[in-house]
Amino acid sequence: MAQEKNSNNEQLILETAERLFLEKGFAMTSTTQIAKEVGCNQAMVHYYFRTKEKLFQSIFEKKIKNFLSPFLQDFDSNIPFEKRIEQLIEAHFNFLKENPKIPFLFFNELLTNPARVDALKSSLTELPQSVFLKFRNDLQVEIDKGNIRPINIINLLISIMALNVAGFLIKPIIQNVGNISESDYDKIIENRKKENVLTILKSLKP
Amino acid sequence: MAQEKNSNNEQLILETAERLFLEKGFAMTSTTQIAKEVGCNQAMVHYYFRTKEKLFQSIFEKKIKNFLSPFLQDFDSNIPFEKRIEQLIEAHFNFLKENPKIPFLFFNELLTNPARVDALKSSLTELPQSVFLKFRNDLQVEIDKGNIRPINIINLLISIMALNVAGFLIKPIIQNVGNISESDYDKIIENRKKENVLTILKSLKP
Amino acid sequence: MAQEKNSNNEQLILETAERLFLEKGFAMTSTTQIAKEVGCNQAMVHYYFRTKEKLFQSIFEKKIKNFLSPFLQDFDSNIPFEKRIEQLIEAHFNFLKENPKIPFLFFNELLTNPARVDALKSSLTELPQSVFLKFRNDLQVEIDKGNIRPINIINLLISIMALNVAGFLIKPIIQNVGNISESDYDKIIENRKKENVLTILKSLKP
Amino acid sequence: MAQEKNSNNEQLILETAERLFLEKGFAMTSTTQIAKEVGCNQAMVHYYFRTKEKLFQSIFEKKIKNFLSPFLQDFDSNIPFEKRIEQLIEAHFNFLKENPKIPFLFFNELLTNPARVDALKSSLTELPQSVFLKFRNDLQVEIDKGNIRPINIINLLISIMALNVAGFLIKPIIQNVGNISESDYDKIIENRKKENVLTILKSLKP
DNA sequence: TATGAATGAGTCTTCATTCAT
DNA sequence: TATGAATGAAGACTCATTCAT
Repeated sequence: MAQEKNSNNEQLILETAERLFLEKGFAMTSTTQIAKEVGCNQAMVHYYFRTKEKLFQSIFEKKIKNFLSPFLQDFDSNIPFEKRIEQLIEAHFNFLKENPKIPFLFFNELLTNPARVDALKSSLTELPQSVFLKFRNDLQVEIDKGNIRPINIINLLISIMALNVAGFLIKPIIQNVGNISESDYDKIIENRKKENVLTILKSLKP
Repeated sequence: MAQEKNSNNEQLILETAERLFLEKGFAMTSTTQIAKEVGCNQAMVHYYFRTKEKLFQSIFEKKIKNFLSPFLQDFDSNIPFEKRIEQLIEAHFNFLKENPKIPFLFFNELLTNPARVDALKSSLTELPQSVFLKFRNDLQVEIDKGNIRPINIINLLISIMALNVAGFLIKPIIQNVGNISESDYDKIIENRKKENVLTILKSLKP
Repeated sequence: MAQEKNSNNEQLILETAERLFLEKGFAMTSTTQIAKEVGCNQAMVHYYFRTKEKLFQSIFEKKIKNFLSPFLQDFDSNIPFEKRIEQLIEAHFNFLKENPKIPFLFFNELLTNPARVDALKSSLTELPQSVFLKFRNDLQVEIDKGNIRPINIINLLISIMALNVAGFLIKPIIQNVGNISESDYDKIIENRKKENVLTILKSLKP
Repeated sequence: MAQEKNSNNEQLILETAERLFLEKGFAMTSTTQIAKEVGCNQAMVHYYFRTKEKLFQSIFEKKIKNFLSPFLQDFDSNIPFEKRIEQLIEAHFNFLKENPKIPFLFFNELLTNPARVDALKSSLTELPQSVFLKFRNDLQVEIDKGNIRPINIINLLISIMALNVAGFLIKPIIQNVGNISESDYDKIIENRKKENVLTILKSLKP
């Protein structure tokens, strides 16, 4: 009724769509529903974004960039390498804590629409390489010094992501099966963060 | 017209559905398409399984059981604990190599239909506890002996799953971005298996 | 399971179909459901009756004959005419008490499939005319004697049927709206029978 | 192609649906057919009314109200009671003449979907009670004065409805069996109206 | 006599999209 | 900028019926 003749419908649609896509994925979210929750006409959604696909893409790409951002923060070179690894793991973990649904969305979309990988690819290739190269170089130095066992940097990054993401992906299962409250799960998650740091650091020992 | 001698349409539907559900998920697979690929009438699918949901469930539950089976194999008690961990990781990894889409399906369905967690829960609670309890006990013995650092068994199992699953979940990305051939990725995967064993074993050191 | 290898499936199908048709009408009753309630294969229903339509017809025609039977009983000529009217009304009413759903079925089918009237017509024309003619004759005699006001026999018969049927047709409404128990409605119905006799007899007075 | 200028599709759908539901009942009318007769897309029907059920309900409830309206007209208190009964019967009868299919629809739906009674109930309870109470009171006065035999008002109303409705319910049978033309049946119907007035008035005599 | 398998036609419903206004 | 109306395509599902065995 009292329809906020709001200044910015486009933004509202974007936010609502983002929320719904994260909640239920692309296929299970209808433009009808987006419109209903926004409180606008169904045609409005298409007016701003032409197609559902385009709407999704704009959100998806933003989310990819978000997800990758923790890996792009340059570190103070004075900090010991181990400490930097720790900071990296924690930054990534903290991001996931704020955006726990993102990994779901990624894997969901990668399964249902393989073409989505292209979006990911272009995001990756657009990244500034410098940080990555520097990190790779610093890692190699540590390996050469014998402080860290020989390890492929990609494998390392994947392992970090995997260990971090797991705690959030598995949340609905653990929570339901173990009948665990939200606040209790928060503690489990915090513990898991430390555990992941420990696991990675130990695994890097020569 | 050219009425394919049936032999076993039910089985054929089940297999085709399994393949399609794994390829594209529940929502993106239509009974029409299942029927088309089987080469039968769409009504046939409903004849055997009543609803798409029931058809999916029967497949989903089987897949859950498959996925959990590597964790249920009892080990020879004479084998050193570290070796047993190694065998566990490898068994799980090998299973994933044969069924690389399963993790996708799980996370996909967990996102789009939270009620699926119930299926998982009931599968989990139906499991024989003995193997798990024995494993937990043996782990505790090792910790007490000081051979292994204190670690929560659930955290350990999640980490194993996470590291193993990651290599397969991330495959489409790596392969596409790095423009890597199937056989080259096989090598990467094999290497990753060793890497995961190493990572876990090192991380358990006191 | 312990499927009564019963001697007479045909009869069982017929009875089940009759019950279901009376409960829910032709369109709302599926052969699938009939088969399920009988406990036999769906094809069985068609084996005996070829089509759902034929199955229904055989039941429908029987029901028409049942419904008309109270009007075909010859009366002792010594009984005073008024008493005979009373007996007729009561016989018809008692039949309805045993078969309260029949009027529903008739009107239902007459609406949804006008071709059904043909079945009714053939049933009517097959009736022995003698009883009807005798009754009409006796009525005329009474009119001529001045005992009864001039009235068309068809109109009279329709009125009798209408008043009798009404109590049963309206049952679900009255019962629901007035929140009346089954046994209380029985009393209402019994009272209505007397009321109908009274109404008709009074209405015939010159 | 030849896109009929819409003007008012919603209204057209409503009218067409009303006609078809009255002709063939709920179950036998498909939204496809409604659309076809309207000359619009099938989705259009759902656009305005969401579901077939909702479309039907809106029509059904209107029809119930129509059907009850003759009983809600207040009468001039100066008119003798007998005359008022006569007017009531005739008003009801005339309504049925304009809407002869309505009773069919009611009994059809009451049979095939018992939940419909609820719609009726709510319509009945929403009625203004004053007219009914006044009528009941006036009836009692006449009974007390000895002008009318003791009779339950509900029974009286049911009898009026029954006698009136009967002429229309039985029309297809009489017309077909007796091979009677439309105009001839009109005469029969007119005669029946008088007959019903006579029947009721006589039956009320003390 | 009995039935499992099979199917074409049809059901209601939802959806993304377009277009005139 | 905004929207009500319209639609083609597709969705899951049900049903009466047939046929080989």
